Amino acid sequence: MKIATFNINGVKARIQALTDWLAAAGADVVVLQEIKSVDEGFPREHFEDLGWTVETHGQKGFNGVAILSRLPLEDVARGLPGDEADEQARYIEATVIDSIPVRIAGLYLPNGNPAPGPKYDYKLAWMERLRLRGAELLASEMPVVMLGDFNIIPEPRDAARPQAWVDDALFLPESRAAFRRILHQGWTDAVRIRDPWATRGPFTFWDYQAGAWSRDDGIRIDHLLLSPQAADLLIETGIDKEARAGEKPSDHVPVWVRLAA
DNA sequence: ATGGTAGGTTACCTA
Repeated sequence: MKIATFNINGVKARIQALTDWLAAAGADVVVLQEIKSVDEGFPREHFEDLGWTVETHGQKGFNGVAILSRLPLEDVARGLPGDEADEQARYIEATVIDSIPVRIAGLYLPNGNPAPGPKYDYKLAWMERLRLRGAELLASEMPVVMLGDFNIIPEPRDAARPQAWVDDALFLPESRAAFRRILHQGWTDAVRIRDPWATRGPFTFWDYQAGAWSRDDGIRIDHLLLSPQAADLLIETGIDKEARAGEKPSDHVPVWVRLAA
């Protein structure tokens, strides 16, 4: 089972780029972030006609997440538990039915800038809710993949120019500590273990501004965290970097794992 | 130190 995450930065603006990548990538399950669409506005039929099951959790203008799957989905849940007043659409879960069922948690973690401030407080509170949900998912002892745009640069080597991020909510010590608190529950950072001694990169995001792509001024903020039962099934990990060089690209590229499930 | 780009929305906001 090949499982991918892709922050597409607007599903309607990216419909061709996304369709082309889906045809080439051979993924079974794709979680999307920043669909920037309400559920009724998502081009559901376009993807259903191509053979995908579509589950969305959208909102007007910003944010919004979705799951596209070639395999059956069960027990779809929308929204991160822990705050009934939170109206931002950033989280969706489903169980993918294959030889071994896999629980998928797709997320778009708050950016948090500017920090300090209310947006940063929201980011940290959201991460604490994610930690609590993460503990429940691990307790299920299912294979679980928690994946998406975490808006976290875990370490200096995850940025081409770490010094440019020292005051940014993606890289502040408190943000990175909150990420480690989740990771150290027992998750495996699938991309990092592929090349544990790398001193620079790999990256998953290059800003549109200031020629970041042409200068390879990237950061790694899109992550796939595997529960122990999922890590035991891990075959392969990849970053589809060439997507950043295509027509009308997202500023993020797809990141994926292949599991023996 | 600044400004650079992109998408969605409705005159700015988010990233």
